[in-house]
Amino acid sequence: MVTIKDVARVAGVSPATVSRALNDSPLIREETKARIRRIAQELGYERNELARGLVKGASGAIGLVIPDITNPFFAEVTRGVGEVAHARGYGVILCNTEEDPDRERSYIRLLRRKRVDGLILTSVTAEDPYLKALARSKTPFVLVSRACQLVPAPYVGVDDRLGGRLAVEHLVELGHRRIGFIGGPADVQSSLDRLAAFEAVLTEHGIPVREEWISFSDFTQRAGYRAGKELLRRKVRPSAVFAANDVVALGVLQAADELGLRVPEDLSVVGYDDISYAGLPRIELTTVAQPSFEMGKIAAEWLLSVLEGGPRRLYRLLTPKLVVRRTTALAPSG
Amino acid sequence: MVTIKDVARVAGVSPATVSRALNDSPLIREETKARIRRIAQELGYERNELARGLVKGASGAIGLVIPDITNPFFAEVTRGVGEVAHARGYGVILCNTEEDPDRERSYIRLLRRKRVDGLILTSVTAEDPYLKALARSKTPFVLVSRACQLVPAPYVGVDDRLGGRLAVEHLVELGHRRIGFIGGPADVQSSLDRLAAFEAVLTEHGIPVREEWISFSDFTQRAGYRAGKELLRRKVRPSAVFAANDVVALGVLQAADELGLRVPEDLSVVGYDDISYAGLPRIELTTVAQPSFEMGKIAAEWLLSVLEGGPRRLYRLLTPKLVVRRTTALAPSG
DNA sequence: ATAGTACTTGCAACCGTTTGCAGGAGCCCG
DNA sequence: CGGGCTCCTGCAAACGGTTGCAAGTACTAT
Repeated sequence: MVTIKDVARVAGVSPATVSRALNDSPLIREETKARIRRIAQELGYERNELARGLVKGASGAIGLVIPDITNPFFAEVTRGVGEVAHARGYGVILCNTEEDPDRERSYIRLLRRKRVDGLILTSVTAEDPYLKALARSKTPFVLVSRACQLVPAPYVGVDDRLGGRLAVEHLVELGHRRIGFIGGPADVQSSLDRLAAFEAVLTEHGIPVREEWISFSDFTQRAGYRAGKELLRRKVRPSAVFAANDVVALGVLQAADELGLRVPEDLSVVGYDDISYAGLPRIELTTVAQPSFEMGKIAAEWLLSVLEGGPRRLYRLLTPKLVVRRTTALAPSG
Repeated sequence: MVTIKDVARVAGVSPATVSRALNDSPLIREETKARIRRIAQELGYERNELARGLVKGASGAIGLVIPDITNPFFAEVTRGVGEVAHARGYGVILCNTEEDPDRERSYIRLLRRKRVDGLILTSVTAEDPYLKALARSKTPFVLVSRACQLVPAPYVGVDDRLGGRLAVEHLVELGHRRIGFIGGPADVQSSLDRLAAFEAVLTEHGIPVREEWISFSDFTQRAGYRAGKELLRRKVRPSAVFAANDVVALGVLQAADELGLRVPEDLSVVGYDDISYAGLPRIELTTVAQPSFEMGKIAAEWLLSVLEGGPRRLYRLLTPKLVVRRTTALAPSG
């Protein structure tokens, strides 16, 4: 591969001059720059970012750690991150933890070895002490979508209390009194926040919270299906379900279908995220929309901003929006 | 950040010894190794892969270039690639081209500057001369899911002729004679192969191919929706549509819905990919399944294999499978 | 003529690892 | 006791860039 020295030799100048010319340093005469650039081009020179990173102490790459690239929500976040990172010349190293804390830890180590300039992550668990270690290190990072109380880290997400409230109030307004909740993992903050909102709204309306209608699972369709099956097979079952996630909600729909329950006539379902498939004609899932692409962009902008010496933003909650479609209806009388 | 020199100083040995110890060289006495490893651990040393990559001439990262991370098909491919890459200690730099050839070119340049050890890519266009240049360079790469005739590059995909055949024969067997085709971009090989199969099957059954029922679009839901609307609004319209992609098929379903056409009674639809949402209860899309996760894994295994001096595999076509669900039915009589 | 200035360029050190080679220590053998 | 061996370990030179500093040239001002 052609190096700066090759270019220097051909151009009859020193490597230092080539480096400066290619970085558009004002120290080099314009015509020299032009000549060097031309030669570099002809030779097919591409700067070695490894070497450059070594001396500059910055690799020009950021790490993105997410639990499930297969979930359209995170796919959108990823797209947002990539959009701004690439626009500014950064590479994005993607790590898919599959919701496994061990993988998450190992990925973070990998990324640190690769000397990424910063990280964007949706941590699998809010409790992981590893995050504290990360916070002590100098590698900047920003948390997305799942907050973490242990660590005072920059966080961009959605107001999950409000989002949960929107969903549950919608159900209550439709006359539902028997409402179930199917959450994600029990140690994920956003899942807990949605549950907290759920309980708060019920209590405000004088509706007792029935523990047996609350369950936790993964943020996957399978898990939603199983939890849904379990919940809807009870002899006394809810007339509405709030799923902590669209993917889970889709699993619940599947369960309802198999049990012969009509949605929304027999069962109302509301999800969370508004993934692109929620709006599909046959699905028409009522859900709480999160600006996922936007969140990815904001996270990346924050990170790059601190990398480039800008101010350090700390906290931002975007506003969720209720999208009413066709999986919710008035509660069946009786 | 702590370097090998810091470890050396504390251990009272030279940096060379530390390097060897950490790389488990047989040249170093076992107890010395153990001591050095312990000290490295205590100091929180993490090897600098930039520096290492510089001297070894290998960055320990591969580039993954795909058109749309938002498409569950590519999300699965990505997951597969990540799975095997990470298991072998490689990082994956993700580049989302959004089906834009310019972006694709610019990403490939970025990746070469970063000195990725190899690339996995689904090229936007089969015609891009840039690929030829890439093939001439020494950077190994493998093509996934979209072949390219210009370049004799390793390719792993699905037998799209067969896949298309499965889909169209299914429709013909159901008695359909008026069948439309909605493809992806007109310059993508897999799209063309599916079309070729479409035409072949029709011809074999003595069914005339009607150009006006063949259209190209993007591989997106919007595009499918538009093309579907356009096709289904004609005064004489097909009784079945083969969409080159599930995402496109979902768009067609939406269009049919809005036009008041019942699926499958008035219109049969078959897609391609079997993305996870195709099996959803309300959707139940008949489609041709591709082993997407598997393809990602194979691509990565090939690439890493050549990186580690293994043999260079060249070509593999996986077998697609028809999955009949509920968007196809017997052709309406008449 | 001399000093001072502005503009260009080159020298050489450095970033953090790896690795070929030289060399010291300890041991055995003749 | 010298020579050869096996084990370890260190020296120093890479890898491919960047950058502080010195130095050269060509002017301008005095």
